Amino acid sequence: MADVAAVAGVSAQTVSRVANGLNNVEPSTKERVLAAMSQIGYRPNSAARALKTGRFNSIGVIMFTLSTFGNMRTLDAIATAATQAGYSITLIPIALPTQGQLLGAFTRLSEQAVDGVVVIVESHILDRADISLPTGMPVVIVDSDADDTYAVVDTDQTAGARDATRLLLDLGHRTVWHVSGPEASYSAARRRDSWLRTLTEAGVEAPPVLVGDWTTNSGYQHGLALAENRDVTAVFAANDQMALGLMRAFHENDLAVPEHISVVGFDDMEESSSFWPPLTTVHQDFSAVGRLCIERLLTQIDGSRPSGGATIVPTVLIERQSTAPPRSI
Amino acid sequence: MADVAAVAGVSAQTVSRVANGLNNVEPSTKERVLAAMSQIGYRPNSAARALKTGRFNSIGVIMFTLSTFGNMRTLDAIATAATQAGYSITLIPIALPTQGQLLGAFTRLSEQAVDGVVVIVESHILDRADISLPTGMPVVIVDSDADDTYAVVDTDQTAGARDATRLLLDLGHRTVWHVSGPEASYSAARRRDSWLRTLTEAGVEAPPVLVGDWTTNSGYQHGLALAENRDVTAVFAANDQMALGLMRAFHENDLAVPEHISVVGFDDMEESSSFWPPLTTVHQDFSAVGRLCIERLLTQIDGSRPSGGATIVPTVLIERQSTAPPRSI
DNA sequence: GTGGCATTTGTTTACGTAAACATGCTAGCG
DNA sequence: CGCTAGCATGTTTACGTAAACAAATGCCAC
Repeated sequence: MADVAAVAGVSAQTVSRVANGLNNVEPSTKERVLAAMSQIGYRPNSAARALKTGRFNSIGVIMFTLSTFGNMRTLDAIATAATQAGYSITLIPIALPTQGQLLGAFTRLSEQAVDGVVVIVESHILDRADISLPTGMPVVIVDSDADDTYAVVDTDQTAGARDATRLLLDLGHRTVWHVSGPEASYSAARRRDSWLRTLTEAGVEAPPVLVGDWTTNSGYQHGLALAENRDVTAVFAANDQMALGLMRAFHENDLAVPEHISVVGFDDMEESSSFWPPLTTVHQDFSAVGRLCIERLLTQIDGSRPSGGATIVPTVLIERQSTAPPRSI
Repeated sequence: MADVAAVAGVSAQTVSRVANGLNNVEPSTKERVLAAMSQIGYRPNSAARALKTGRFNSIGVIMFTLSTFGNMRTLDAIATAATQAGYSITLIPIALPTQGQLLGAFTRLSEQAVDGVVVIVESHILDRADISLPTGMPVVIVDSDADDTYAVVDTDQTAGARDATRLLLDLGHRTVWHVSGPEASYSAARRRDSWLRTLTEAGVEAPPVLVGDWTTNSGYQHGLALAENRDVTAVFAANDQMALGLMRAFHENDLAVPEHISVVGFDDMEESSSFWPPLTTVHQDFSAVGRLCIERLLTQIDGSRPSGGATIVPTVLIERQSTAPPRSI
């Protein structure tokens, strides 16, 4: 910067003003400074700037894994929204969703240069109060318990699961089976609870929950078991990948979808419309989730208001060809 | 830091030494400093540290989009490897793969605090020489032309596509159709070229290339066209998602896979084994790609050697149930 | 014409850290 | 016993920037 100032024949402060587009600088001076900048190849040093201003223009994202469809889409949306707002994204992956790992991630993040944090860790470990997030660090949590302490952004899991279950009941199915996500996941729990409540409210007895782990393979395994049971006519899977696994198991056992068994998923991944048959599923608006995360985080960063409470993003039921009335009707 | 020093009754420099675990510090002094640190809740300021040392312990990743399977997996692997090496990841998404956008990303990145950059932009735009990466900034490029100027890490697209094509020829198919990725993509071009060469070397006439865009829908569209042509018995899709689209189109036209038509994909996404039928595909080792990216980048950062040239990661052909000899045999 | 105000530019300072250098102390050796 | 080597610790300084304050210039109103 000093070199630029020397070349342009001005003070370093004036260079700073030009670099930040601030204050009133004589147009002719500005031009001289800009010329000197490009001549020298000046690049502002973000470390020095951050040191001086205390702002990093960066947002940390803590994720358990990138390998699930939803997390990836959410991250994509967050990254896009953050970039538009002039922030960059610092990614902190944690290998295992354990308390210690998460704590380590927070520590690392607090040493990293971030103005705020988005946590995408679908797990109960956030419960424990002993997570010592650096005081005053703005946080938004995706897919967690609606703890009013933190700002939470999430899809309307409850409505989505209810819509899916109702659709199958309305088609005339006697009951609806459910392949859930893993025990530790909040969203899995909410989808399961909503499915259960919907059945109960309809006066239908709920079959036992089949617990999966989001993978196609876990869906496949449960599908093989369900295929044995000729009473099963409708299954609601907690995500599209498990729904895919279910359908594979049914195909292998010569059970036609939807003629013999109806299947509904959750997520609406891009591929779902090309499954065989195209999957009826609950569409999640991940872009909106990501956008809202950044929005709420920036509110906290700018205003330094804690701003707890949940923001809920609605879902849309997408009917394709994996659902039909039961055969006996 | 000054507060910690005051509480511990030592100088700031000693605190710094303890914080970095450097030099020889009297154990008793060290203990006092550590106690003071935790009492005050001291967190090192990364901006100041970066300003002083010129190192940020952060790696930038420039991606066109997160929404393709391969990019996501690569990013995941990069993030994991970087974290293990004590680096964090700064994500710079670009909305469109245009020259200007990429240039903007580089500029932003050069202002951001990164020690090196991984570029995952599968496009010819990297060709142009006018990309002004800050001089001396270590770079690794994934999936690009093997330009010796930069370090390149990539999957062995050529071998993968050759294996896939050969498998179908060896099964007795007269020829193999190909649904490629978009024109602008390097990996798409390499898979297509390798497919073409394999056919030519086998003395087989190549049908026209069907150009897709990686999406299931583009595969579906081409599949509808192919279904009209009863001569088609084998198709090699440049990724699994397009293979899925193909199979959907064939199903809808009552063409059985693999009895009427064999299909091979590329990527081996997690879902591919649960497609109907389970997809024969070329497995890519994304974890290895990510790991090698970080490895090569760190070599450059530490040794400041330019280190051009390509590192190739082998592929594995996974035979599942979407391939069989043609019906007429 | 002169006082006051706005506008532009310059000067000083501090952000938190670590390298370089300086100091003081202890132990070992002749 | 004195000298030196080596180690623990302290002092000074600089990294590049922007805020706060200061100064210079020009303009307007009375």
